[in-house]
Amino acid sequence: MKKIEDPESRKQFYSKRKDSLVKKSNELGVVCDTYIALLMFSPTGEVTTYSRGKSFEGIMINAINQPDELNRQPTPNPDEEHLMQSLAQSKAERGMIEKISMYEAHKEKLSELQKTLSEAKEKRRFYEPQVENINTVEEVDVYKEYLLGAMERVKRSKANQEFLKRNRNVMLSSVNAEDMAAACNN
Amino acid sequence: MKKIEDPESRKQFYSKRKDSLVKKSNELGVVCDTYIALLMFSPTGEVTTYSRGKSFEGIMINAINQPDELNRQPTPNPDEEHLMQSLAQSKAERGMIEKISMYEAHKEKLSELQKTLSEAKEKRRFYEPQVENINTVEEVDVYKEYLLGAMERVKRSKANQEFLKRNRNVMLSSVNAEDMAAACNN
DNA sequence: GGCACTATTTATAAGCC
DNA sequence: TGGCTTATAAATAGTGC
Repeated sequence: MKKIEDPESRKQFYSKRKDSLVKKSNELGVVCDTYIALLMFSPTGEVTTYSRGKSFEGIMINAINQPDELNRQPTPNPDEEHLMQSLAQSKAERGMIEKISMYEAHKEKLSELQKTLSEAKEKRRFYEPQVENINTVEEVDVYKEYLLGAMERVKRSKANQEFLKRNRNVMLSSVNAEDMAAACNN
Repeated sequence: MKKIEDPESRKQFYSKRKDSLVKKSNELGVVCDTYIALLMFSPTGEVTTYSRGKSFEGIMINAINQPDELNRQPTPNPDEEHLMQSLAQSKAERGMIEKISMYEAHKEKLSELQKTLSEAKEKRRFYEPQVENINTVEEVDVYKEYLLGAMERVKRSKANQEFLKRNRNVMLSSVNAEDMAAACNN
């Protein structure tokens, strides 16, 4: 079993196997009623994703919420450093979007709370239409921004870590707020 | 093809098929020399990840950097709506207390943030489409909840903190190409 | 690129240890 | 759980259309 050198044959092979891999994944997901997420790059760089049980991002988030399991066997990966550089670069490109988005989020959050703070019960219902609202392409964008944001913070914000340690009881959004304020001032 | 109802049989089935799915994925990745990422939950909730070509996160990042492709397939999924509703409900339950506390804690920061808003707005013009995506209160809430979740995980996760020291991101990885190659040779 | 056909290989289920 | 055996089912490679 080794790499097919001829590009055409390789593409042909990929096309067939991709389908059967998705098929197999689907069968496993259905029969066992579990979440499956599959992401493949074709030899020409095209992305194919498959997911079963919930959205691809949703499954990612599920997995991230199980840090113990996932951290059990950290994979030593030679490319990792380079990838982290890519991440940093990607973040740099998106950083302003992210921070401004966070700022907007916080601002709207506060005004919303002012309106609904006395009606917690009604607020619960507020979430229902939201679910359908965001179950779209926009939702995916938002999730992606989150993944990027979370990973980036994990990667580099030692300051935030220390801040969190010192302020365990302080709401997390304060970190965001300061980040945003700092970013906006820069 | 339908769900196996007996839990024991289901687990058995999953174990076997998981291995063959990883095997197939690996074969595709090797023969076509492409990036493959696979994430599965067992019937008991255990996570298995496989990646070929680079780290799981690296492949995610690659995909995220191809937003058009990834968004083109928002996963036609019948269960998705229901699952997203569950997620939103869970978020609402967890988030309400936080929100109220948050509001109290940062009410005073609102004016300060509003000061920076005008500065941010100019920069924001460059990213208008992105900001538009989260311009409703509903979407902002979801965004906020996700951020809270992500930051909490960062705060809690011992493994993540260790990872921080190494300045690496290895949150998701349990099977890698080297392992598979070894396994296939045996 | 897809579809159909067939010979061959592989995966699988079932049983057993 | 994992390994082993075997008949059967499925997937695959090769081919032509």
